[in-house]
Amino acid sequence: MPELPEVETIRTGLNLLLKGKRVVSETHDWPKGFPNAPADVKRFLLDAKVINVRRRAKVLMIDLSSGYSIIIHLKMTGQLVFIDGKERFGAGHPTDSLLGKLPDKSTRVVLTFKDNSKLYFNDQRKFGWMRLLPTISIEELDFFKKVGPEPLADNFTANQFIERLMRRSKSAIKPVLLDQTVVAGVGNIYADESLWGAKIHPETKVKDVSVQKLKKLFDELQKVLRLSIEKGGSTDKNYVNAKGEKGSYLQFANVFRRQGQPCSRCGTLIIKTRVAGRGTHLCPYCQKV
DNA sequence: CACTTGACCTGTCCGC
DNA sequence: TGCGGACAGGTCAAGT
Repeated sequence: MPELPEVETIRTGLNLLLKGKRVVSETHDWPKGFPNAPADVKRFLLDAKVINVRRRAKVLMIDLSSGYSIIIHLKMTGQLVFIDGKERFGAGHPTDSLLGKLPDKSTRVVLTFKDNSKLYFNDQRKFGWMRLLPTISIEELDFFKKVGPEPLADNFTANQFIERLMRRSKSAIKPVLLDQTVVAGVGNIYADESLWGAKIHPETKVKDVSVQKLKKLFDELQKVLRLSIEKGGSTDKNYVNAKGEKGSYLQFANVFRRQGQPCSRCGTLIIKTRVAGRGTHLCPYCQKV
């Protein structure tokens, strides 16, 4: 569920909360979720300082002073929640309300820092993972070699977007948007939202969409991603930011989880269907094949 | 080779 | 109320 805006929101939070902190211990209950050998953890994680937190596509990278990075994929239900060791934020503060509630049964990994603050990696469904890698070797991973451009990068243009989509011109457009090698960071929510914005049916073949509509799709995709980052992402079920707070983008969503409600443009009831194996929300009047 | 389906998991919700 | 099955949807691997 965490897509680009959610992972970016977590990145911003972690960068503020973790920078300069020194790791003193790491515990995990689940080998697959943190596959590094204990000797490597001791050598490259313990006693290392957090230098920076980065994001590429839906992947987070916590760069350490040891020359290694923790790379993290949250997949569907992963959370990274930071809890300060001593400071109390006051009643009503989300982090304060989490005190004493973590770890819980979804907690897979706990990092403890020198000031006794902790970072909890929770993942109900265990699809996510985190592992240590030399910082300079990250870009050599298959995923990073193949992943497409960042859709919000300054130098990413509508023409590049269209050219990349057209490489799969015979496919339905929604699975192409979801393909991380075409454009990075788009998942089910923002695919449905941007296709509604551009009035494109998700099953339309890319080659059958006019260039004008593809340009519109580029604009709409950037628009929904930016709005969602501004709103702290989308919380459907599990997603929270680094302080345990939910995101509010879904209040502004036009189709996602809005089946049975009137389309905000034309009043036709939004439907939910299945496209390329994914739950797909659309307006049957605005979005025709 | 391009595309589709299944696997990975667990919690929730629906129908009987 | 209990229980089986569908569903949630990111990514990789296997199958068509």
